[in-house]
Amino acid sequence: MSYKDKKVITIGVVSELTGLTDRKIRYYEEKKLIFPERTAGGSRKYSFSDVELLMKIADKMEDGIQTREIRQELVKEQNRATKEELRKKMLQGQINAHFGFRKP
Amino acid sequence: MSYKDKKVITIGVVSELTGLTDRKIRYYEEKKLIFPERTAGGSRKYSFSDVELLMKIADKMEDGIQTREIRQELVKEQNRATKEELRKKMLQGQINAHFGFRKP
DNA sequence: CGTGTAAGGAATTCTGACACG
DNA sequence: CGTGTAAGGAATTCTGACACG
Repeated sequence: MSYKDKKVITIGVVSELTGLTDRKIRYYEEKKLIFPERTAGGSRKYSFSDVELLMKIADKMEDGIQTREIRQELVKEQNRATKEELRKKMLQGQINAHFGFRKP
Repeated sequence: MSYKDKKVITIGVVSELTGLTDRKIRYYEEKKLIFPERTAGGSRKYSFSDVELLMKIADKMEDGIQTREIRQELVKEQNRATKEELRKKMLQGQINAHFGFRKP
């Protein structure tokens, strides 16, 4: 996993980076749009990917789209990505079945 | 600037990532080995690059190298990098002087 | 529905200092 | 020199709730 996906940024910094209030950021979590991790003490930790996603969410909110709809879009995207990954794995499986493994 | 160099990680998370105590991390700053930014409220913010550097520092400390020496090494590295960059810029300047600029 | 806010508490971070070796 | 620690204070974050629209 790259730095982009490591959850290390606290909500205050995320707020600075995105321009969103803490309240909004927590609300979008409540609505299942974003999924931070937690420190031992319970503080939220976000990744740069999360920050990017929050900015996309902010754009859609400005367009008057409801969190419910945004959530559905995100789930669809996620499903597409998952399928894509599966396809790749199955293809690799075919390749391995036909050619087997070799020592370098 | 890439995500790797954005200063966004608070000291607690850096501590988790590096295994170093807060005390050590702050001490290495005092000794000019590391240069975090600050939030408006005064909390330190580090980048992933800083985290990597701290791990290198930790290794050298384990080898019994003093902060003074580590600092000198870091300054040398920095100088090397700066010179490298300068060379590139001057070369590009030569190229531009000889061939001029063109519209695509 | 989306967001601001005051409330009270807990976790986080900061600095300067003393201790030890 | 490098690091732990107790001290006191300030900044940060958390949750649940009330308010408004």
